[in-house]
Amino acid sequence: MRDLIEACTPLIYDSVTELGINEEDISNLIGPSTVGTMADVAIPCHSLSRILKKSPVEVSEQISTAISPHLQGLALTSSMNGFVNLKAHPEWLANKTMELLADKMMGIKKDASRKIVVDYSAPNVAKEMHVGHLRSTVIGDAIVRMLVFKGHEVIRENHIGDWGTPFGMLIEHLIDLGEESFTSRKGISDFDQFYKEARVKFDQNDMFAERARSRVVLLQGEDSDTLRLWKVLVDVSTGYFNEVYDMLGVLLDDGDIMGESAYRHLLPTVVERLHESGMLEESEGASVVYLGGKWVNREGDPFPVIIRKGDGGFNYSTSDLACIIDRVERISCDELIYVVGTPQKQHFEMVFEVASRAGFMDERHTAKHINFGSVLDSNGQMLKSRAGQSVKLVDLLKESIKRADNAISEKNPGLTGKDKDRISKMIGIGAVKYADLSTDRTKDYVFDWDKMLSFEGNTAPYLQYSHARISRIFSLSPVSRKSMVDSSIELFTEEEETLARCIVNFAESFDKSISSMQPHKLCTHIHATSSAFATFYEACPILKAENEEIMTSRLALCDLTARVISTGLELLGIQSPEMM
RNA sequence: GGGCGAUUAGUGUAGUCUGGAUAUCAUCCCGGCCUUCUAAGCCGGUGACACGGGUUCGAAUCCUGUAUCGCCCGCCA
Repeated sequence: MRDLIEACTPLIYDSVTELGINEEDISNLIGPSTVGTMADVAIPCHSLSRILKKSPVEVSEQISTAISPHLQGLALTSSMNGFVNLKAHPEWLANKTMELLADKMMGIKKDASRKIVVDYSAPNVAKEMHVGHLRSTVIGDAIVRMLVFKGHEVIRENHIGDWGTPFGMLIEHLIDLGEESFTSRKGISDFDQFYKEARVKFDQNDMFAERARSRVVLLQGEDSDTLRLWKVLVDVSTGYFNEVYDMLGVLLDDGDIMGESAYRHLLPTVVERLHESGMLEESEGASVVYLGGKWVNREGDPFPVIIRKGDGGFNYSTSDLACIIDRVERISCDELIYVVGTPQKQHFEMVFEVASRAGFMDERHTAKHINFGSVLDSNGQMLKSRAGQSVKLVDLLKESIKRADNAISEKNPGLTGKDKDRISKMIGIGAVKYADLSTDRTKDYVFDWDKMLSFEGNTAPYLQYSHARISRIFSLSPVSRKSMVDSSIELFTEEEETLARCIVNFAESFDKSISSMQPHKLCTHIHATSSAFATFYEACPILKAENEEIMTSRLALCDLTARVISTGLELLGIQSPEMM
């Protein structure tokens, strides 16, 4: 209701001066009503009572009386308990709603475009993708979609783990197995097995461990044969990642890959620049930066950011610093966003601090760690399969689709064949994504099949079902959906008004969601809209409305509701089926 | 030991930044509603701000203390 506040505020200023109230006194008091059914906008008058030396109830009554005539056709005014309440006038609301019929953006305004790098997903080469990667991928993708919609230039970067000491043992293991055998068995979800085999050999076989260590040296020396073998591992892995991304329906592809290896030539530069800035210190043979302040370790000693290890190798902090240099200087981005779990909060705080102090970025750049909580099992532990392994992401997605398929079979036996497969996929994947996006991302959540695939409650299937119901109405309608663009909307009932309010508030909810990078705010709004639709659907006949005027008005509301749902879900990376 | 965060009906959640009225939504449970556009739906009912102090006309929200829980403090990423 920010539009209503915007429209009313100057009129309120004008009309309260005669009461001896000036702008400063009242401007901070005008805000959204906290008692939903009573009003859209409220002004609590308790603090004004001291200035005017009257009771809050009296003040609210006077203000209400004073502003009422000035808000004709805009809002209905009343007062209660010392609050002035403004409720959107049905005609104003109807007009606002109609404006959206021809607006593809559903009232959302584009921002001045910024160049934003979003770093998300980040699986490891030659390792399985597990649920740990789910949140980063799903949340990151939603944020990317929202930022693009808002008019920004977004550069997706998938910072895959494709470099470092483990590759010595992985490459040697690849040699032992034979490339043919590896690439053909890639079948593909056997990475955990592959990695484990290499690890076991490394730990138990000294000769193998020695080979692995020499191989790391060769890799870092960019020996061509070693690089070729490394590339085999990378290619097979990225091929696998793409399958998962395709299944999940996220935007990431090969062009977005910027693995750790991509920054390897920048690492010495990081050291040099830190050295030049005088921040680098030597400690036990390693090169480190001490930030001081709250950064102390277990023993209370200063706790360093390690830039170069004692053995000359680089640390992940170095790689992240190189990344910042690359993003600021090569890409010249305005904003850096990292969609990475909460456990790495301190790491990013320290890296950002080092980068600012060293001048890798300045006031023009903002770096944000978009953190998120863990996915837990029903015992409150990090989600693992029974064998104690992390659950494979593909297996999880396949199961979700299967469960969705079963649910459809039961609920709509008429739906079969290709349509059914397609819709099972939309529902299964949508359910997993929505469960991840619909609660505050900074909190942990418990993975629960029954809840996420339920067709009741704040779930993707409920929203998708609402969308399918509306699509059904249009498939039976004598009036085409396209013709809705210039329909006239009139709000006859309470239910229509509530629904219209949701539709009009979509843009505001979206803006709050993206400015705080909290997708769940958008989820909450879509759910409220769907729920308002369901109530409207029960109470107001649409195709059987008493006359054509009412029917088209209601159909227009249906069209807008469906667009709120489908646009909203689309921005979250979830599809809206036209039937279920 | 230090740092960070969490705690809201039986369960799960929103609201906390920016203090405002009767704390959101959902689920569970109980009771109603299908000869009418998809009942996968709708309507009604029961039920919660961890505990103590402070600031304020007013605190779930701000400050502070306590308890419980989680995470981080690796020359792993």
